Amino acid sequence: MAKSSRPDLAAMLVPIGRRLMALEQPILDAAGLSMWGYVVLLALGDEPVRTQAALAEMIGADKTRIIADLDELQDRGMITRNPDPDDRRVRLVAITTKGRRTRDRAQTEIQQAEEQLLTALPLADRKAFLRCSQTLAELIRSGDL
Amino acid sequence: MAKSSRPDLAAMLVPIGRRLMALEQPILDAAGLSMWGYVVLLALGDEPVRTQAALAEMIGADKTRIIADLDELQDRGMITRNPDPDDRRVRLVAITTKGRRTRDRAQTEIQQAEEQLLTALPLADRKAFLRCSQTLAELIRSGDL
DNA sequence: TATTGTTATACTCTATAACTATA
DNA sequence: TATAGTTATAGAGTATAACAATA
Repeated sequence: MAKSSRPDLAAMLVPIGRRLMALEQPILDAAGLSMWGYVVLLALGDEPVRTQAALAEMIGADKTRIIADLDELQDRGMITRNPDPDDRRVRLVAITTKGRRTRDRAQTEIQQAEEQLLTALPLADRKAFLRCSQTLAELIRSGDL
Repeated sequence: MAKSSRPDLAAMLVPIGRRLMALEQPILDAAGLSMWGYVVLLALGDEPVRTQAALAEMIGADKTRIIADLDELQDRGMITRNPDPDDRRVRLVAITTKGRRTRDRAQTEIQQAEEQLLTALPLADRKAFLRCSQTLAELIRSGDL
């Protein structure tokens, strides 16, 4: 059995993912956001989400796992969490103007840093790489891969 | 501040990495290898490694973290760990024929499964994606990114 | 009784610090 | 005393199960 001509894909992508997270960390620190808090703000988009469980599922997390982050986001005025009048068990989670501003500013910085890192790749490849990443990520999120 | 035109790179690559690890797991289970055990066998290549600390560093791990895996690999006859006669503090870690066979067989299966997954991408993009992944992973491992 | 959100418990993984044996 | 390997302790992150409020 011959030795492979390339490393395993996971052995390449996992370290790249770790490096990218490390790159995000100081930006999020400066913005006063935890990694999961940032993910929550991204998932909220601009529309309120009905039920925290649904929000958790959107980001591939357990409903119990995001509660501390929701508490912190709320404390910092990044989100609101109001009981739904129609069913007082559920909370309507919505991003605030401050939350949106903080999130978008952080994301701009993060993507600038990412682009900087991607200059290590030839331009044509870079575009293909982003396209492929997006395709695979979407297929995986939808459960098709 | 406008909404970004693409998801963050980390938000795409980390889930892809997770999916690829999940894809490896049953193959490694069948081979009787832990994830780190497999990584160790890959790092060993075909040459013995002098000192476990060096081996750990090759895979970005702490020397204390791989000991349980080395124990298990040795128990299963995948590696040998002999004291260096010239300095009896250090261990010469070498892969056995069985270890090499097990590793290569697992890697073949893993890469087949990966290629299967990559068929979701157009052929030209797929090649660019692998090329980019390899470039970035190498730059990161060497500390240049 | 079922469901949403919450809290509490246990388990895994990792990092740090002590320990041993050689040098 | 310094270094390679090992073991022990503690911390972070996560998953599971139990709980309170509402339906």
